[in-house]
Amino acid sequence: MTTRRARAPVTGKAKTRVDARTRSNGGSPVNGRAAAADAKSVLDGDVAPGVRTPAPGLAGDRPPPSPWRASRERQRDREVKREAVIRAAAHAFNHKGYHNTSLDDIAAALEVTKPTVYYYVTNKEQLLFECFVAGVEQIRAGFREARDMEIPARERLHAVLRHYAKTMASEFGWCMVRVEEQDLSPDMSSHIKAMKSEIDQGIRRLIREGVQDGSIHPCDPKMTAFALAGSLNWIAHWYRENRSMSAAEIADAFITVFDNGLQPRRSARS
Amino acid sequence: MTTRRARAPVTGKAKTRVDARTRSNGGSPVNGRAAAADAKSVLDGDVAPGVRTPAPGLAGDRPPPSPWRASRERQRDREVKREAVIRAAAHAFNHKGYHNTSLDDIAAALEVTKPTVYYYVTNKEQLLFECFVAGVEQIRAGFREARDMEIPARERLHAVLRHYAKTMASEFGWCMVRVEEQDLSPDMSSHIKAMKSEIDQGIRRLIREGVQDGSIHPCDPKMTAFALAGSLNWIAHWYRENRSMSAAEIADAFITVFDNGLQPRRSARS
DNA sequence: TAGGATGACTACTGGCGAGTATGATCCTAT
DNA sequence: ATAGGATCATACTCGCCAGTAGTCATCCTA
Repeated sequence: MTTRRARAPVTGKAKTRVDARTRSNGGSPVNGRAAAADAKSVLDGDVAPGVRTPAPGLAGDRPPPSPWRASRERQRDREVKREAVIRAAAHAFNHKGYHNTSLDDIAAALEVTKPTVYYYVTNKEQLLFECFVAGVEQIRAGFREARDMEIPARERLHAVLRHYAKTMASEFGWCMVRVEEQDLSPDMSSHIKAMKSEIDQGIRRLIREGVQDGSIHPCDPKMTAFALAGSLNWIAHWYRENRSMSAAEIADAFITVFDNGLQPRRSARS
Repeated sequence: MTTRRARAPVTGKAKTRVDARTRSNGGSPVNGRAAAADAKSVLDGDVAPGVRTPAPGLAGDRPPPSPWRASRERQRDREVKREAVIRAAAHAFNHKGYHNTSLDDIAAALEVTKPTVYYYVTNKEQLLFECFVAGVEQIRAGFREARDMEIPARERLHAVLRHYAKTMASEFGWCMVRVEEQDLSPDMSSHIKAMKSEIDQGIRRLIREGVQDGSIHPCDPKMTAFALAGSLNWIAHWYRENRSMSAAEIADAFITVFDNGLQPRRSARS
């Protein structure tokens, strides 16, 4: 054990999120809602109450005159460190599995001790939850981006799927597909379910739109969405072992498969 | 840094104190590692000590007449009970997750006690392994069945996928997709990897054949297999929650999606 | 009918790991 | 320069659970 304080490297970008300090436990492990209402859910799905909506994403808003201006800097540092903890957790879960990762492991990876981790996070469960949220956020960004494109729905769907694939190939993706609700409290579990559903509904909607605008072959949106999402989710399972392709390449390959279908086509195209 | 395994009784550091204890019991018939050596592995790899080599698969023969003089009836009973243990384990894993299932749980479900379970199985890890094998066996059966059909490769593929989907909707399917190698000893892990690869290769081969015989649109067999398998594997994740369709219906729906593809077709068919 | 094989139970150990009590140290404001 | 909060460490508690020891009960075979 090094007694010397090497101080964790805390890499990463600052999100400058003012975080209501809800350190004291005693209630739902999920922190109280903050500035979620204005950002509003991008997709049509409604977000479960009580969820602190994560980083506001691309909408760069300045959280203005904090009455707590005193420790503005400090606050920012804290958030940076908190994210470092989450990332470290994601990495560890990814490599050793959730249950085989102890909080001591995560702490060690950050060169701190367990209580330090607990200072930024209420419990292990929440770590997993935050990893999930981080992944969802990336996927949401994909939906947002695609929404404004003026192209046929099938191509918007492609854009979403590319984002989706990239997330699945990331460490957060692994967390997303491996969460088992049995490991989470009912609260967390239902929140996660809601987010999953939100994504699912988003995909279905794009499919429906595609069928309507004629860019997608008539099909059952539900089952088609299941098939697409399943393929992509599964990336998280094998990508660790086999990184011979980039996430983008995988996405394109899958899209080609999805688009063409197995059945031979008269008019073969790229 | 030592990779921690779940609750492995063997700690990284040599204690050398209790080593003598673990041996020299009354020679349990199950974990006698001496017996494993001569029985020799049926598969090509060397089998971990104590691992009962699973059903030999495509060769399709039952475990041969044991030269044990003991009553055959008894032997059969034992096998029946052993399978009951495995099924109970699969059920419990399925509902509570591997790590959240204790062997006491499994024992309780069978209305026996933990040592009884250990009488049929060497450890928890092996239980998971056996569940996996059970699933693989079902899928192998699908391949066998399809192999003899005299139809285009794409339709043989359909047959395989239907079996596959059915397995994934079963309790064993869940075990198959949720095994994390970190939970298994290296031996087990590599066996499982081999079986996964076997299935993957089987699907790729069917795809290649389909491309050759013209029943499948030209494509990259590898990525196509990934996409197909991913969709089906994912069934195991959501089927518990949503049993509104039978496995066969799901399979057919997926096959329709895969066959047609997203892109509109001139000649729309069923 | 003895004696071994088989099957099962009670009652443990041993260690891991989540989470905490307590207090030292540093930072910032007054 | 000092109070009070922020940050982090040492050193625990405590429950769970895989796996074992030792012991009976029963059945089959010689």
